Amino acid sequence: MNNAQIAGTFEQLADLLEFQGANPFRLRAYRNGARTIRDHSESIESIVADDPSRLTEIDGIGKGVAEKCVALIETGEIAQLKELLDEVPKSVLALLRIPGLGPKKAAILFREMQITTLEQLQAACEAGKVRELKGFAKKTEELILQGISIAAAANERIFWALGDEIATAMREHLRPCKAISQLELAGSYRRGKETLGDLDVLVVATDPQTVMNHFGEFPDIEQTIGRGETKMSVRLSNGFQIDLRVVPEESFGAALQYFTGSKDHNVVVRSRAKQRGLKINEWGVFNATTDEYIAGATEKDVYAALDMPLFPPELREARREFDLAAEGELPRLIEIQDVCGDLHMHTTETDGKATILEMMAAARAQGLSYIAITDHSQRVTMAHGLDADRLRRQWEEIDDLNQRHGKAFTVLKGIECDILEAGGMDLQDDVLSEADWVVASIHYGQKQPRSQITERIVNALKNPYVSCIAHPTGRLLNRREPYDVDIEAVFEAAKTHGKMLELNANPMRLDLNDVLCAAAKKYGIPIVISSDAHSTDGLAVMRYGVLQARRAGLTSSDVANTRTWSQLHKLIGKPVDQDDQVV
DNA sequence: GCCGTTTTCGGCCCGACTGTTTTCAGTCG
Repeated sequence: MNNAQIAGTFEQLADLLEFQGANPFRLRAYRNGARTIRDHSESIESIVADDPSRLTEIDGIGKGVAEKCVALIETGEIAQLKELLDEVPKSVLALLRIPGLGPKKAAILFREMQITTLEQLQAACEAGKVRELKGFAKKTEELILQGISIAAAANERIFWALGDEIATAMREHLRPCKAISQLELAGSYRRGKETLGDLDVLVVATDPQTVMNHFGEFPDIEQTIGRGETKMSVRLSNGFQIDLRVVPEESFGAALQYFTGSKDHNVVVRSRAKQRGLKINEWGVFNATTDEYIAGATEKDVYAALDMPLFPPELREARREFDLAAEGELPRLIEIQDVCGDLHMHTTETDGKATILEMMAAARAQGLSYIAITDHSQRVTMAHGLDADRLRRQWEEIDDLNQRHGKAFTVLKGIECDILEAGGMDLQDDVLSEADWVVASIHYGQKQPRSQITERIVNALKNPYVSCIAHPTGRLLNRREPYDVDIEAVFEAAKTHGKMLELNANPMRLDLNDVLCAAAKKYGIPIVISSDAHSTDGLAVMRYGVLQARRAGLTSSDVANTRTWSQLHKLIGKPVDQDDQVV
């Protein structure tokens, strides 16, 4: 059972308990535990197998959650959860996904009317029965009916890249509004989370109503969810929600800090404030007893008032940022300008849309100094993958190109070589040995059992000519789960054989993810951020990869392709010392 | 249920907005 599945079980436990009106702090403990487990790089199952007492050493996991982890792994279930499911059918959890319907109201519907499914709820609303319940009325009934279609539309979180398009359009839309003096997009968008559930727009203005009127004219708004003195929420036709907050200048930093989150990060920040006799909210930092305003105009001021550094938004997840700050080791995160090469891309020779020359020109225009052409190998028949002959002919073309263009820019002879279903590489070693750069990847047999997939990847890492594993877990956001792979075994093998791991920058992949990149960094494994571009435009996705790398706390020295090719080349095949930082 | 540079018991972040109410509970972020 992997960490995500264990975390999911605890989340379900918390949801059901919330439905029953359990102590909210107990719920938070379970939810914190779930998040901690999901973010933990070492597998909980292997910790339990090794020494269960190590579980409570993890911050946020106490005796209760640890015992339930052990029971879950050893017996496949948690007794308490089983009992709960006997009392409350799992389907009621769907009711909680309706906007505006929380655990209290859902519990009343279940208790008073035995409603357990969305269909039953819809029928009851349409029959006008729900409005008869205490605490409900006509408006609530209408809201529920509206909400059911939203919940049923299964509006999943959108890719950061799409959120960025909406954010940019919103910025443009608000630009002519004279009442606005400052504007920032906060929330998970600012933290660079791989998917977004909504967008938070924060502005400074003296006349909030004018701003709200202008905001309300953004195209594609289907519904205004709410509008008050300082806050307005709308829903777009695709179901995506945008929240607007208007604050005065002296509160901008406090509001930005607050609405950037994450929620868990803010819980810690506020408890720190409390310990210092301060109170912090979206309006500023105040003396808790006198209410005297202390700070709030900038985020830096807000954190400084709490003796904390300005955390990069990408790190604000209540993971390790507070410990790192306390030790004065908050990393200086990688930036897009640090990247000087791109080591994974395709051309018209297989499934790409541009020639080598076109890719080269586009990469140069982006300020890169080298690229690797890594078309697919023969096994990927759909993409017309390369056999040894075609590959060698492509490499001759690259040699010619490099000779003609001198030393200012280098095109590397590469290949994305498939790791075959039965194990082994798709091209012979004598071919691979002639390459400058070999990325190995899995495209077939993704559903194989854990041991088999792991063995395939580990063996690829042992191959002396392989440089890097591409998209190491195979996940596609919102579409495909990662392969069942023992990632720690992959890390061990990469470390031992001096190989690198890719952070595929495609916004649908972002693989390795932030948590695994951070874990790879601990092992000292260099990360390669690659576009996996199939067109000249595709090269631009690099920035999404950099954003994910920042969330992992990576610095430019943790990322291999911030080096020149000649520096990077020397790193390949050099085993990493456990305590050795990559330089 | 978790946790401790005040604490092993007693706390646990805080405010905006809505709807159903006559002063506030529920929901959300």
